[in-house]
Amino acid sequence: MIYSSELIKGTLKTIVLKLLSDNNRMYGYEITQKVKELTGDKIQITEGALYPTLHALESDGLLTVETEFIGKRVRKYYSLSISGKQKSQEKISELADFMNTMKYLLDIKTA
Amino acid sequence: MIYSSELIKGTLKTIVLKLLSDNNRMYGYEITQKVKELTGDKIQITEGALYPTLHALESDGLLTVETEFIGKRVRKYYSLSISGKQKSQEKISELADFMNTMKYLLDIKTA
DNA sequence: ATCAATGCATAACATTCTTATGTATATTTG
DNA sequence: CAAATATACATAAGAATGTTATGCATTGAT
Repeated sequence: MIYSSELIKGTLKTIVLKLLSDNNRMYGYEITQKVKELTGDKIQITEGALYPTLHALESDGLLTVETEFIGKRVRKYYSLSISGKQKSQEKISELADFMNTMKYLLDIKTA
Repeated sequence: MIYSSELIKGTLKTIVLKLLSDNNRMYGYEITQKVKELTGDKIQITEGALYPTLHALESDGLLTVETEFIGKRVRKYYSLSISGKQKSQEKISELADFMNTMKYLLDIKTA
């Protein structure tokens, strides 16, 4: 089972920031695989969404990038900048809080 | 504190279906107020998002509507149709599951 | 050799909100 | 009682954020 795609909306940036806050550096493809692995294939990040997101986070100054070559193939490692670490914590707590609120909303009897 | 607006994306339909699955019928404005109340003002549904959503759910056959007049003011009560009840359960479990997955993803050390 | 996986990227399009605006009635408050 | 606030609907322009499709190139597996 894969979640309806609209659910991912709004959470992608935070997912990326969270992974980078736990790992010193990661590259795009690695992020897609890690998310697949951690969620048992329930969440699949598309490359069409991920790469523009990484570029946006970088241009916001939250990520720094190092380009490396593995053989002839390019690989771009992203890391959190200082402000990225800050932002990361904020976004993670906000999302975690939101998840709790939504779970509450979905579980209670609202009558 | 109000959540960043992008977080609501993709959850609105399910929120509406959930409220209607617990309440026989509700009208738009009532839904906005109920969500505010239940979430301690953390989630505020805007009318610009809600009314088109209600119309979409209705045109998908998930909701039925009854128009009533309170004095001279119109009020549109929405209820789940048979297929709406079905869909409602599906969407609610999917979202609850997604929330758990996301919480897990945000809480663990992914290193 | 061929196919799948790795690894990046972008563009057209779709979806789903926000913000702004509009209309009207009912209630509260100074 | 006038004015402000709350109730109650609606839609349109624009922003944000994703999907799908496509492209290119290297590397590993059968």
